[in-house]
Amino acid sequence: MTAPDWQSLPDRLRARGLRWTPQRRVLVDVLSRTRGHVTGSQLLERCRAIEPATIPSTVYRTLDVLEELGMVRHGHAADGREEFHVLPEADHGHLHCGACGGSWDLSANEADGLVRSLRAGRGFVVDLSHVTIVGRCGACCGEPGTEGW
Amino acid sequence: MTAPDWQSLPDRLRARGLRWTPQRRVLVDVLSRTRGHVTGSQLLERCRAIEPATIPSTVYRTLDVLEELGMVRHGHAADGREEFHVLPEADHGHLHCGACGGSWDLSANEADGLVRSLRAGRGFVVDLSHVTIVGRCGACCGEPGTEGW
DNA sequence: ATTAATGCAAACGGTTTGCACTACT
DNA sequence: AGTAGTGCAAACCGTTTGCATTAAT
Repeated sequence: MTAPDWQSLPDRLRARGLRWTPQRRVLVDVLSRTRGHVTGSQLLERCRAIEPATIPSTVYRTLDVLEELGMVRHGHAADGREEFHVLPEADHGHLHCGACGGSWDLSANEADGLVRSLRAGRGFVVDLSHVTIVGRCGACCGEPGTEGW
Repeated sequence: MTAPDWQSLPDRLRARGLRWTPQRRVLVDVLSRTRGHVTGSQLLERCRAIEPATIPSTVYRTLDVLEELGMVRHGHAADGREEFHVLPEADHGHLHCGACGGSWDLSANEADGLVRSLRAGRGFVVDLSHVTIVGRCGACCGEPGTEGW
C-alpha cells in the first residue's frame, strides 16, 4: 500500500490501448490532491474549478476507467450518493452522524471484530471501503431536538 | 418491541389532527404485510398492484408521516436508494453481497462488538437500522470473474 | 487511419416540489 | 367550513446513455 502512482498513469493507459487526454489530466490532478473519499459530483465541481468546461459524462466515464485500473474504488455514502475512495489509503469505512452530518473514518482496526466474526460465522468477507455506519456522534448524543430516534 | 399497531393508526393520526384516507389505507395495507426492509419505489410498486392510481408523491409523503409516528424508519441501501424498515422488528443492519446482489440481516447480536467499541471508544451510538455492510458472501467468495476486489 | 474519448443533449430513476383541487374531520 | 391530503405536472439531483465529432495514438 504505497501512494497511488499517478505519474505512470499515462503510460499505463497507453499500454492498454487507452489514451491520455487533457480532460483526464484535470481529473487526475484533482484526485492526486484528494485524500480519502469524495462524491462524483464533488469531483466534477473540483474539475470545473480548474476547467469550467468539464463535462459530467467525461468525469464519470474516466472514473470508471480509473476504477478498472485500481486507482479509485467506489462505494455509497450515507445519503446514497456515489462515493469514490482514492487508493490506496488504508482500507477503512465511515461513521456518519445523522444529527450533525459529521463524518469520520472507521479504521480496519476498529471494525476488525465485526469483520472477523462475519467471516468466521458466515463466510462473509467485508469490503470495509463500502461500509458506512450511521448513528450519533458523542457530541450529538446529549443534544436535544432529535429524540425521535 | 411488540408488533406495529396498525389497527390504532387511524385514531392516532386523528389524535394529531391528521387524517385517515383511502390512499393511506393502501400503503398501510402494504406495510402491514411487509417484513423487514423495502425501498420507497418498491412500496410504490406494491401499492400500485392494489390501486394502480397510486401517486408517488402521496406514498412518499405518507411515509414521512409514518416515520414521524414511529411506524417506519428509513436508511439507505447498498445501492443508495431509500430503504424503509417496518418497525419494530428487531433492530438490525444488513449484509449485501456485491457479487450476487444478495442481502441478509445483520443481527444486533452480531454487530454488538462493533457497537460497543464505538460507543466506548468514541461515544458514537450506532443506529443499526442504517447499517449496510457490503462485501462478498460465502457462496460468492470462491466464484471467478470478480477478482478485481 | 484507427478508434478511444469527448461534448452535447437527452434520458434515466428515485424522490421532491408547488399549487389548485378534493375530501376528511 | 376549515385545512390536511391529494393528484398532477414539473423540477430535482446525480448519474448514464446515444451519437456525431474530435483528437490521441
